[in-house]
Order: sequence, then C-alpha cells, then structure tokens
Amino acid sequence: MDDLETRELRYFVAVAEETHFGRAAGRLGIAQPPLSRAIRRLERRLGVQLLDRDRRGVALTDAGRVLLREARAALDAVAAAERRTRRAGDPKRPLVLATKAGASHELLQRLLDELASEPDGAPIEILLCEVGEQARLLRNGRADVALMHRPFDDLAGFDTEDLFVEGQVAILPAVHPLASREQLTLADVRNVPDLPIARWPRLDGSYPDGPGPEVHTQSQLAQLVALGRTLLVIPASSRAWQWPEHVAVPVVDAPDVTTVIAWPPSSHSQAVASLVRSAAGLRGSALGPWAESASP
Amino acid sequence: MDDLETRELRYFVAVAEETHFGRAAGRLGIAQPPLSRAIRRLERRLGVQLLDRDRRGVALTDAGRVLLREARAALDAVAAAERRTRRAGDPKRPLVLATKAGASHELLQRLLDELASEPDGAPIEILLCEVGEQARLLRNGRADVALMHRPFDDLAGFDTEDLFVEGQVAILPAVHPLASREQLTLADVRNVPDLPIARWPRLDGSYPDGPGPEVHTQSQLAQLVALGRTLLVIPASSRAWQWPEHVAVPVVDAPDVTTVIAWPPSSHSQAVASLVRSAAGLRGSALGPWAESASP
DNA sequence: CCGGCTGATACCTGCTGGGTATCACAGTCC
DNA sequence: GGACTGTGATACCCAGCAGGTATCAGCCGG
Repeated sequence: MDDLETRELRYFVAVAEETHFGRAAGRLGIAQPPLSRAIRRLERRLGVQLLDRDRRGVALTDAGRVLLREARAALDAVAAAERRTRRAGDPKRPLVLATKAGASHELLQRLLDELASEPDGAPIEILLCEVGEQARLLRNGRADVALMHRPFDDLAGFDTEDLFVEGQVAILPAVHPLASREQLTLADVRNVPDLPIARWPRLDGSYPDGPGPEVHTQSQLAQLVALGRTLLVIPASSRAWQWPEHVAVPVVDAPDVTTVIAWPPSSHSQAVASLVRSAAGLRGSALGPWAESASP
Repeated sequence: MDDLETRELRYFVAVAEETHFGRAAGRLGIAQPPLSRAIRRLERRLGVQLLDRDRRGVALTDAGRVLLREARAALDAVAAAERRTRRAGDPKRPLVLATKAGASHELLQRLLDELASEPDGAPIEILLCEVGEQARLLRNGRADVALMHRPFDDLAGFDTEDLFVEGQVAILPAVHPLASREQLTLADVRNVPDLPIARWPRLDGSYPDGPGPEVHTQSQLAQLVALGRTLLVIPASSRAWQWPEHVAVPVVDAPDVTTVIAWPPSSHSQAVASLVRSAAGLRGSALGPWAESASP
C-alpha cells in the first residue's frame, strides 16, 4: 500500500480541471497515453472511480470532486514545503507580503515606512493580488504574510491579528443623483437601475445571476467604475484606489471591514513575528486619517 | 524544475526523525545507500543544505528543521486526500469521530444517543485519542470530526462550534488534607509537596523541569493518580474518568474549558454537517448535569 | 456512412529507484 | 599504535515503470 505521489495528484488535478485528457496532457507537457494510464492506476489504487469517461470528454464523480479539492490542498502544502525550505536556506531572504491591489493602501504605506525605519529590518517584497488570492499564496508558500479583509477573505487556517476596522463607502459618478446624499443604505445601492453591482465568479467559476457586468479582475472592475457602468461598495480606505470623477458616500449599514494581518500558523520565523509586531504597533497611531471617512 | 515527490518527503522525515541514515532506511524498508542518494539529490534540487553529516549521525540545519515541519504537514495533506477520497467512494462510509479518551464522556454519550435515534443517521465510529492527537487525525484524514478542548488543543485551521463551557476540578485522594476543602485555587494546587503535578512532553519530546513525574499517555497518568502520586486538574466533566478513592474539588481560578466540535474547513460532507448540527442541538438541553459540578 | 473527435491499448525505450559490495573516515578499545 | 566498529558515501548492476509513438475503438455530426 504505497502512498500517492505528487505527480499523480498533479496529473489528476490537470485532468479534472480540463475535463479532457488531451488538453491536460498538453498542459503537463506529456503525451496523452501515459496520462490515461496514470489516472487509471490512481483509480485502481484508491479503489474508487474518479472520472466518468463519457466518450465526449470526462466528468468528475463525487469522489473525484473530493480528490480535486484535497489534492489542491496537498499540492499547495508540498509547494509550500519546497518554497519555505528554499527561503530558509537563503541567508538574505526577503519577506513576501501579499496584499489586495488597491486595498489598505495607506496602511501598507505606513507599514513599509515603519519597517524601513527599523534598523534590523529584513527587506520586504510586495505581492499585489487579485481578490481572494492571498490565502492561496500563503498556503503554497509564495507569500510569508498577507493583509486580508474580514469578512471578505477566508481566514480559516491562518493566525491573524486585527489591524483596524472601517466602514464601507459607495463609489458613484459625481454627476449621479445618489452622489449628493450624505449617506446611503444597502437598500439604496442595491438595484440602482443604471448602476448595477458587478458580479464576481463563484469558487467554481460560474457567475451568479443578476443585471450587473461580470468581472474577475480588479482592473476590469476599476475600468467599469470609471466608465460609470457599475456601482461599487468598498472599504473606506480603498478610496486610495481612486477615480477623479467619482465621489464616495458612506453606506451606513454595510458590514464593517476589518483589515487583518495573516500568516501561516506554522511560521516560526523571527522575521514574520517582527513584521506582525510592527504592524500591530501601527494600530493605535494610524487610525485617524482613513477611519474618519467611515464615521458618519 | 520538477516538484518534490512525497517519497522524498517521507525519506527526509524519516532521516530527520532518526538522525541516522541506517535506522531511517530500516524504518522505510529500503537499504541505506539509496536513501543517502535520495536525500543528497533533494538537497541539490532545493539548493539548500538540510543535514550536517557529522561522522557520528546527522544533525538538522535550520532549513532542515523548516522542511521537517513543512514536510509533515504536506504528508498529512496527502494522506488526507487519499483517505477522504477512499471514503467518498465507499457508499456506507462510517463517520469517524476523534475524541480524547475519558474527556467529555457524558456529552459523547448523549451525542451518540441522539444520533442513534435519528432515522437517517450515518454510522459513527469513535476513535479515542491521546492528548493533542485529534488535530493530527483531522489533518491527515483519519478522522472526519473531533471533540476538542479550548484552550488546551490547537484549533488553528479547523472550523469549530462551541458545545459547552465548564470549570476545572482538582482530583485528590480522599484522605488528602486538601480534599476536604470546598474549593481551591491554582496557588493551592501548584507546589503541593506530596502531590506534584505531572509533566507532559513538549512538542519536541523533551520534558519541562519540575518535581512531578513524567507522563506521556493518559493511562500512565490515570495510574499515577490512582497511586496517589500526582495531583490532577481537569475539566469537571472528565470526572467520568473516575477513581473511586478520590474526590474532585473545584479550582475556582483555573481557566474555563470549552468543549468544541471541530472539523476540517474543507469538509463539504453532508454527514459531517448533520453531525455538527446534532451536536450543537445538545448545547441547550444537556448543560445541566455536569456544568453544575463546576459552578461554586 | 464517413471523418474527426474522444480515451484506451500495445509495445518499445531509457531513466532512475533500489539492491549488493565496498570504501573512507573517525572515534574507541586493547 | 593498530585492529575494530560504526558512520555515511561511492560504484556498479538490475528491473520496473514513466513516457513516447503508433494504433485501436467507440461515438458523434454531417
């Protein structure tokens, strides 16, 4: 009873994602027959059918879906082991901080200033992410630490420290009727006929129904906002990611957003600990400038 | 630049744990030379020295310690992928519930009764663990769900639901002077000369200093208590794990212990969700009998 | 019914994981 | 000091299997 090998997991993930042996083989840089064999042997070894071969592509079985999820997690863990070990062996390893592009801009600025001013500061590398990408980067070791946002991001599996709490604002074209309001509610901004809220893909890649445009990157969204095609509700501090022709109006009943600094619980790194300490140190001093924009 | 294979990780973990190529090879069921080669190639591929060969066994480098930790996590994830997939393919899969032997006995009893009375209940298998073992079992897929205890167990990386809160009691021989007290404090029970508190191994396997006996299993501890050689402070409900000649005295300033039900956040299993729902349902009804023993 | 998809099969080849035998080196014991 | 012991490293061989090419076998759309 020998273990699964990561190669087999990679192969399976490729097939499951492409639902097509030929394409998966191409992506893996091997020929199709060995791939078929490998998957077949994997099924035999597990004693479980993973794919329904349907003479027109393949479909995942229930067990296949379980393995897809678990295999991704396992491969992330293996990749993390590799990267973290490499970094541990590199004497002048820069810390990698992942953060959502455009979010918590000023906090990040202050954090970097703070770190630069510290004498023993390790070099920091910033990795700007699309939404929800930080968790993956932490899990697979591409990043050492991340700025994330509750309740948006999935923080399961990480150690975190809250940095600050803020309200949300609606971003509207300055000429829009709602732009002159002092404050708004979620009911106001939902179902504005000429500014439908954009739809992000779900985890499985499909889009929810609704009138708004489909987006899957922040730059798409930014452009749609600039064009006046969509209404955006974001944390007040994200105004740094700003449009000159737009105004921000507080949405009083939108849930508060907490910016947290997160790191893998296994991290025994001195550098990560000191970075977290620096970040937590900003908590008291730096609240003012942006938290104000959220208060009524 | 090919990935690490699980075989290489297993090999490295074996060598790191044994700090000896020969013994590690024996444990792995292979000869020593291929093992040396494999580790050497691993080091070359990672570009990092993992071991200091010292002509008298081997020692881990810093990078080696990082890889040991990460490799264990990765291997757990791979093992979990394998087990969970197998279980997903098995139609009449019993759910595996891990719980500390002797703890939360009555809660467990009620939970099982509850589940047995439900018509659509999946079969449940109970896995009794030593302290702290549940997390590992959840992580590597041997268990689907676990009863754990805050603040003792490390809950990082799991979804949890609190089940109930209780105080702690000191277990003392009935004839001991302290046994007649109505209540005790931590100051009372620490440094009782004739009943020193037992010492558990740390994560690295070494024992903290102190006068008490060293233990690493619950049965060892139980016997030492029965022999009147050690004083024990445990959650009130653990009195089910009882000694006839002993009494339990509340320790009023010991931290409260919360019994939680925990499961891997990736678990999309219907069966796990329904078990958690059943457990949460007991919360209101079943508090009385044992929570009382903790209240003053 | 044919052509173009799909994945499966057959068969060959070369890499590499694993085995045995042996070496090189450092303590240790007499 | 020299033989001994125990460590990991090296040398060499073999076999298994990952991967390639060529081909087959169903199933669809035209």
